[in-house]
Amino acid sequence: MGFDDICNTGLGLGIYRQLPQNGHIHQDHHQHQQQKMKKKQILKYDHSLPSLTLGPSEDHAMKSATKADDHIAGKVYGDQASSISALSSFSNSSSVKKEREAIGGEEEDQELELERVSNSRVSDEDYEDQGSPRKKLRLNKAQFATLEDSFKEHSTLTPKQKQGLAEKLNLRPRQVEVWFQNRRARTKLKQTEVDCELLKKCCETLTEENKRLQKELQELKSLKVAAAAPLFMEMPAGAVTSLTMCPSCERICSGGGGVGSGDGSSTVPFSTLGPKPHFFNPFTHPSAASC
DNA sequence: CCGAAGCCCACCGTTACGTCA
DNA sequence: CGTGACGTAACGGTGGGCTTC
Repeated sequence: MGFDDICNTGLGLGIYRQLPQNGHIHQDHHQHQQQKMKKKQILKYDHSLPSLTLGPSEDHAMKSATKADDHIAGKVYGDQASSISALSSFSNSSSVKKEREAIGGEEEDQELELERVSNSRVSDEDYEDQGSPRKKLRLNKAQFATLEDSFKEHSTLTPKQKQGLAEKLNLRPRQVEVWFQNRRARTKLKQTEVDCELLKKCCETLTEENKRLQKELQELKSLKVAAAAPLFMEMPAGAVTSLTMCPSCERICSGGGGVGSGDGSSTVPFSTLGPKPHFFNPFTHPSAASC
């Protein structure tokens, strides 16, 4: 495997892509977001209510388009998804602990256990009346397989596909949506790890290459000194020692003001040093970026 | 045509539940 | 039996695209 084989990976890590998203909000956007926030505060007012109330779920409040879909939650569920899946999304997560404490764990646990054992179907209202905690759905194998297959076909869903899958799997569309979101995140994470490994290898290779070139340079320097020795006395001062290295970028430059001289004409071409271009990894040589 | 407002969706980071060693 | 680690469902916040007015 050659140098280029490893390093010419065309990698594009998401790390950099994230920066503008999180780090830079220009004025227009800020204003826009403030407006959006106002809107969301209005739309989500029910979320700030204690979940003991009969306020609508997030889905009901946020997405009128899927309003009908979410009523599936009240429908019959199959298998282990059953009642548990109907619970999710109906409680404010920040208030869950308080609620659990307030309810009294033992009694609640008994109730939940009963529900699990009997595999009974509970409507949204039932859980809201209890101030239900955030419960977690465990997908059964069939559901998982279907979702996986669907994900292989397309990593994002159209509303129609979402609805279709939800009906097929006896899940709420919101749950299908969340599963795809998390699945995409997992895929991305895996890919990032793979990219990271590749970059590590690339970095190692570059380090090796760098060492090799440094060594080669030293040899060339000593060769040059040896060859120039007989002529040394006849040459102008400074000509022999003119081959220097830029301390910041480590490029080879000729002496007479080559570095920063602007025209670059005094820079020794890399091709004279070896078959490969002289390339420094900015990860291991941050200063090289300044050149 | 332009801008504001509203809606929808994807992504991100985080939280919390369920399981297992 | 208690506990910490881990996987992951669910959540809230944010930004961008699109449509409507």
